[in-house]
Amino acid sequence: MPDLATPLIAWYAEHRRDLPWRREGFDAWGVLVSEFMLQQTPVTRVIPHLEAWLLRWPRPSDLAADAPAEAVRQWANLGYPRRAIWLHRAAGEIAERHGDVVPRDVEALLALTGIGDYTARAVSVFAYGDRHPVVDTNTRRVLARTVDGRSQPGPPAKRDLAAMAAVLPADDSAAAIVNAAAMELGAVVCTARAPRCGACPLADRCAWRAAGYPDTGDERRRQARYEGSDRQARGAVLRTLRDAAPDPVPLTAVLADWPDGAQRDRAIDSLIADGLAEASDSLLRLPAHPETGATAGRTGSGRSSA
DNA sequence: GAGTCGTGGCT
DNA sequence: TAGCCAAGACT
Repeated sequence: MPDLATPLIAWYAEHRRDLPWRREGFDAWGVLVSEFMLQQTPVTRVIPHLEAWLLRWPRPSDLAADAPAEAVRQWANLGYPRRAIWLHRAAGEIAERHGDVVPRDVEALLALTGIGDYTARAVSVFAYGDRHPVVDTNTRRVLARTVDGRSQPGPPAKRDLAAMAAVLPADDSAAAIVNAAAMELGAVVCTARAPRCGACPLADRCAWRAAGYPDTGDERRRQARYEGSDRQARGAVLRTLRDAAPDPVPLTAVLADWPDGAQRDRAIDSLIADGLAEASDSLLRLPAHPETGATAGRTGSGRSSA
């Protein structure tokens, strides 16, 4: 295994982008919110939404005190709106279980709603400086090319964490920088399409380059077509509710001209099931009340922090 | 573990 | 232009 850490650290020192969550004093709550927003959403779209969100809700308890409907409205068009519900839920869990302080331990973070292997480690490493492998899609691509000599990574797997752990230096702060640098390199140089190998600090030790840039295929799942999908219908329903809020919308008026009535009804039902909408008295609206009891947290997943 | 889940920019 | 792609997580 070639040394990737040393050239990554040197490259990152010179080329890192100036992003809000890398500013001095950006707190753990800000990092957590940024990571929620960055799940599958490009950096350039996240930045303005992140700043508005943190101005409105500077602490987890501020968000938890508001209705989930307000989180969905503030989320606007960032996409995957279940993240807004999950972030609202996580804020309540942090306020109640952790004294309004974002937890530092990976296990405690994993127990929060909407936080998985990536986000838990990203918060622990980037907000608190602890030493863990942080593996996102960018890092998986960098490792696939430099270490495995492949053009694209395979589907996400647990072994990705071990692969990145093998790259990290022993020092905590240096390890955090290497984690960030691998992600950054994948985001701006070692990109999915048209990588800029001429600007890559790892080119002289890259297995994919040494092999002549072979096309090794792409085992990743392809996204389903969006046009005409249930997802599109859900997006249209939720846009209607956001635009009307705080007023509710008569059920008969929701996507009244949608070409597929059964699909429209599926969309409404699934939004209600996800906690993104509520129906009563033939009206549909954004969720006014936080969930309670069994839906408020994770149980039986085997990942609780107890 | 495979399916599902938004939105918009880029090529 | 139609598809690709984007700091994933949940069921």
